[in-house]
Amino acid sequence: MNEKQPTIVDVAREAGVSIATVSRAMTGGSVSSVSRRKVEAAAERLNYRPGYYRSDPIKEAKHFIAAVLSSQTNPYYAAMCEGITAEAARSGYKLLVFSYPEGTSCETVAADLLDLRPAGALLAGFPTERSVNPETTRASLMRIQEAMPLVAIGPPVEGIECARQTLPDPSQCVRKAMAHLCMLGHRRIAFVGGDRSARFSTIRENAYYEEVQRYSCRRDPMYVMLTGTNVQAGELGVSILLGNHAREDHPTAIFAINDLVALGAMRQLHRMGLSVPGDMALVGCDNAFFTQYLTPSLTTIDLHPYEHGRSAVAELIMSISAGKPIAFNQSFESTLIVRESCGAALGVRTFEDAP
Amino acid sequence: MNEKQPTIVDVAREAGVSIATVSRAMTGGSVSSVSRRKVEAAAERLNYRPGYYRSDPIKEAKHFIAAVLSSQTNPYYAAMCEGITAEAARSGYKLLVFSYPEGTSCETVAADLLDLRPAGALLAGFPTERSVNPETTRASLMRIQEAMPLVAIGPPVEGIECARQTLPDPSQCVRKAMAHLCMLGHRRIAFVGGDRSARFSTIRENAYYEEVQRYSCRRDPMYVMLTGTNVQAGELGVSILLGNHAREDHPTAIFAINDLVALGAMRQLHRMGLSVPGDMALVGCDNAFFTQYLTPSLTTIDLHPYEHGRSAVAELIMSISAGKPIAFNQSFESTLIVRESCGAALGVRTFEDAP
DNA sequence: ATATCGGTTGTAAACGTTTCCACAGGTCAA
DNA sequence: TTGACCTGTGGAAACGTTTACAACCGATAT
Repeated sequence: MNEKQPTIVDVAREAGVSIATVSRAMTGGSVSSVSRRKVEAAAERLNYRPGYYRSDPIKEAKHFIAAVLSSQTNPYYAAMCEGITAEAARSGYKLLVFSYPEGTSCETVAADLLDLRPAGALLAGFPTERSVNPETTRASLMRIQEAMPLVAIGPPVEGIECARQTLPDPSQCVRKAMAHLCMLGHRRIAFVGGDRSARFSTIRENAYYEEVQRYSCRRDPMYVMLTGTNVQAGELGVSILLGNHAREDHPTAIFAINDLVALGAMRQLHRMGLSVPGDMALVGCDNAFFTQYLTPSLTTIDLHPYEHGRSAVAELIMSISAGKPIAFNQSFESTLIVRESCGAALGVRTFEDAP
Repeated sequence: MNEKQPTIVDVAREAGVSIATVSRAMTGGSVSSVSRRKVEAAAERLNYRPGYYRSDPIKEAKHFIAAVLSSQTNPYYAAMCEGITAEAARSGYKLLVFSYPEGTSCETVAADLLDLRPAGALLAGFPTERSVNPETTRASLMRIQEAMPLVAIGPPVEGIECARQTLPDPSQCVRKAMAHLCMLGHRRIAFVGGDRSARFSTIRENAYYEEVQRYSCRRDPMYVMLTGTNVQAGELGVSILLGNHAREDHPTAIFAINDLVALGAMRQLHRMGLSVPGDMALVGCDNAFFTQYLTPSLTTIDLHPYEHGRSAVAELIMSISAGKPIAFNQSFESTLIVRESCGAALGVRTFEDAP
């Protein structure tokens, strides 16, 4: 965190030109293409960023912290952002949210953070979640960590360790949902939504397999529909799911990887003439605002993103004032919100049902 | 936009101390309390902010623009934020969103913007929408405008003129909704939601009165329910509305000031045993994502916040490169999204119905 | 041949700020 | 009274950077 950053003088020496030429090259002044190439190469070698003369005490005094969220649309991250904002304001820090379009690379994020040099940075879901090239992602994260206190929210990615990584156990929601459904008597439970490029999705998928095992549920590869994460994904997933099975092999319950998928599933079920929860129990995930207003209202899992955002900021600010990463080790329980979409217990359980 | 900002030297002269003392006073070094007071007084008088030594070309080169949104929760602003992000990315600018808790004053925003000195600033809904003290709000806006190109989105506030103020006509949605409902034969139309402290709300309320006049609708002060802007506001509004009138005086249609209010209204109507659109037509506003999934799906007005955000950024960037405010004068049509919640035409229109 | 010109470069001076250093003045104990 | 030791202060140097200025180089025009 305290190593000397290279200055324009270092770059000039490395490139064999004057500092004026380096400055012009960086700011788009008129330089010959050969000089520009030399400067760029040298800057790249030294990992130089202009603007470091904004020295530390200033950024400290300014009390800016930066947050990068993987999505603004997603209600989960929206709620988290509110928590982040609230806690930052409470503790006197100003919050700057870097807003990027989908699919921005981690290198871009790192470059921008190093340009701005806030007092600390918060990475939520991004960019550990999806990465084109793990190696450059790793390097970028390292560069950020060297320059400022960093707290990442989300499941850790193998080989990419952050100083502080805080996460609600991403499989817990699956376990709670499966426990609830099995308690109600379901043993044919489908998993709808998600995709293999998203880390949280595969974690939940794996948790699903474990729970299927634990409760001796029906093991059927066709019960897993990784169709995506939006409303259409739910519609598509259900139509494939039910199209692929004879009526008597239909699952009796669906766990949807998020509430949008659950919504799509509910619509498609309705379209196909199946009732929820009569013919199919349904559990969503995220406790999105609209779930309480659906008919039937949706049983879902609250991951408490607001509190999680708050706590991540608190952790970050403690790290900033301590000058070193602080282990916070707060655990986040997900809570099951029972509503109408699972109905009553399935059938009557007799001794024959027991293993 | 180009006046000299006061420097530490000015403050030192004004306070009658050395620049070193000023610097120490600002960064929390050891200074006597009397010096500190002198420095603070001088800084206040001159409106001094440290950090201006980050000279103009840097902020230009970095291509940071800042956006301040009045709310992150509101789906309207969320969509606008996406548009802003997209356009900023497209044109190579980095977008920083200042995230504040509800009710932050305009002075705070101005101070932060002047600290960061981005290449340009975008104010959406905030802080022209609600202001505690119009005079300080005005002064703060002026300070921002002196320091950087500024584009404000939202209805202008009397006495507070921005260099560039871009807005979708906030009354147009009311006019389109009323025209649609009247075309369907309704003449007893209620206005539910909003509150007098929000500028956009009173503009729409006034537009409602005008349209009531134009179409010779029933004029009834109890048809106007300024109960707020969330789901509960809709529930409350409808229960008062219907509680206050004999059955034959019930309105036949409701315009809700936004989709959340419409959702609440729909629920309350359902609870009271009235069907939509059978017993009551309903129009919302904002075309929030969930409206298409309601049963019945909600007729609403799309204000095109995404495009509006894009265009505001385009305008801002043109102003930045031109070095002066650019009039863009793009108009934003709201569009009526006809769905199920208004049903078919009300009754059969005979010659007697005509005025 | 010389003059002119556009493009590229380095030197050095700015910029607004922090920080090192030395000094002035005060307090306190011997 | 002296010496030691604080505290607050200003001068000046340093920081990393941009930029005005002058010099240089090669090419083209006369």
